[in-house]
Amino acid sequence: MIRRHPLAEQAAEELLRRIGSGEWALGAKLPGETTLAAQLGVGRSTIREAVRELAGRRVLESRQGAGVFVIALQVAEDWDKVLRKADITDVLEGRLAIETEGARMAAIRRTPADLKNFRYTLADRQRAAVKAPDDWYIEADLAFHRAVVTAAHNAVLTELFDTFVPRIRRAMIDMLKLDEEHRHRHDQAAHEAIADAIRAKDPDLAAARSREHLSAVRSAVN
Amino acid sequence: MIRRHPLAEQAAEELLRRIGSGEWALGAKLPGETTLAAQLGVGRSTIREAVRELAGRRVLESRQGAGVFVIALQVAEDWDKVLRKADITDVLEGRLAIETEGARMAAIRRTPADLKNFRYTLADRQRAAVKAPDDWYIEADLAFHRAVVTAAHNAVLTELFDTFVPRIRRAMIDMLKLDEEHRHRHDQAAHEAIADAIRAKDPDLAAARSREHLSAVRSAVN
DNA sequence: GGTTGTCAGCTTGTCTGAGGAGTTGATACG
DNA sequence: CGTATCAACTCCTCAGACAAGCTGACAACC
Repeated sequence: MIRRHPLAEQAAEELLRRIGSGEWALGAKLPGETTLAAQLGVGRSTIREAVRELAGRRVLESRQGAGVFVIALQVAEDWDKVLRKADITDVLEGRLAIETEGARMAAIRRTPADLKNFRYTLADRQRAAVKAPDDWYIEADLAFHRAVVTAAHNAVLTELFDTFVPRIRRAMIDMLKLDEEHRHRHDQAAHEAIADAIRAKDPDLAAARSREHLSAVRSAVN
Repeated sequence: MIRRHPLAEQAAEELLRRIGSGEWALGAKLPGETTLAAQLGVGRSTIREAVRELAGRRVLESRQGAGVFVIALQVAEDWDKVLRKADITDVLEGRLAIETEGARMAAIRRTPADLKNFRYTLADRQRAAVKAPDDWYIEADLAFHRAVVTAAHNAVLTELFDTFVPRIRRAMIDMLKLDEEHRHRHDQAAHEAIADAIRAKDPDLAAARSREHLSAVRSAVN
């Protein structure tokens, strides 16, 4: 028998398939380990490892003495994977949505500490734009954008931004490789404008500036 | 010894702790099963189950004959958990960001099929608003909002919306329980206005209408 | 009747020993 | 120097044994 995956993983896939097919509903109890082992033609410890794997993925839950139960009908979406597979333009539009709303809320809720953070990250970005290697420049750019979102004081927006960062970073690396001139076009002034609008407590302007800048970024990819 | 969690789970937590502490870097190879078992004072199968659980969580990867390797330094953010724990106002602001941008793009990219979908879901929502039980009404409302985001034809925005849905649904259930009058205030006209703006291919108006409506929803929670 | 206590039979949890299968690096050879 | 072989190491799977926990049935009691 040729195997690309270990038996335990195959068994986990099979269990997942059966759950998806509706054989076991949400909250249902699976047959006992010995029964399952016999059904799938594998040993009991193999079934245990399969169940343990799905428990790690929050699909099954086993309670000693009681049995194994279905606690979710599908695997929670892995956002890293979703973003890796998605079109970069779709990703950038998602980023635009997050940051534009972030800039708007930042203009309302920003604190003195947030403004200080703007000054610091903008100055850093300015320096990196002229002489630092690509990865420094990228990190400095991302740091400013993160400062904006952080100033919105919304944990969900911040978490969303952080989820997008790895994918955006990779896209920026690719862009800089392909286009040496990009750093010059990627204007410092646009970033200053966003920070100014937030400083001035003008939500609509902040959102507009953010939208302008990020639309330009998205367009630059094409 | 009193145990609330099985040994295998405790072992998994311990491995996770050691990875987090930097004992094993990204890509590093863990000691063999027998060594780990001796270190943690448990049996080999217990270690195997712990490793299998972390493999399910995409933190470890075991390759037969080679060893067990660290493939991620931390557990990928579980968005269900993040949203469950977050303030509902933060969640609704995230939703606002997604849907407002969704409405804007929908006004640009909507197809005849999308418009048909609007008509259908709006009519359904109208019916549910007057006589259907709470959960039908909630599903009808969500169906329209999803139709808007879908019309943006952006896979990332759609996936984001779907991630938020369970948390929003629960919040709506709670609101309807607390406030019987809410369904009347939750105006059908606002939804029609969003659909009209998208139909008219007016991105700014669609975004504005969406923002108005969702701001009202967010305010209603307070 | 209704409540409580007991227990048998089920379940998962853990350990051990054995052998199979794949990987890796050292070593001998051409 | 390049290649082939192989031994040692790794994970993979199975089987059997016993511990620990849950559940429902049934008897005892109030």
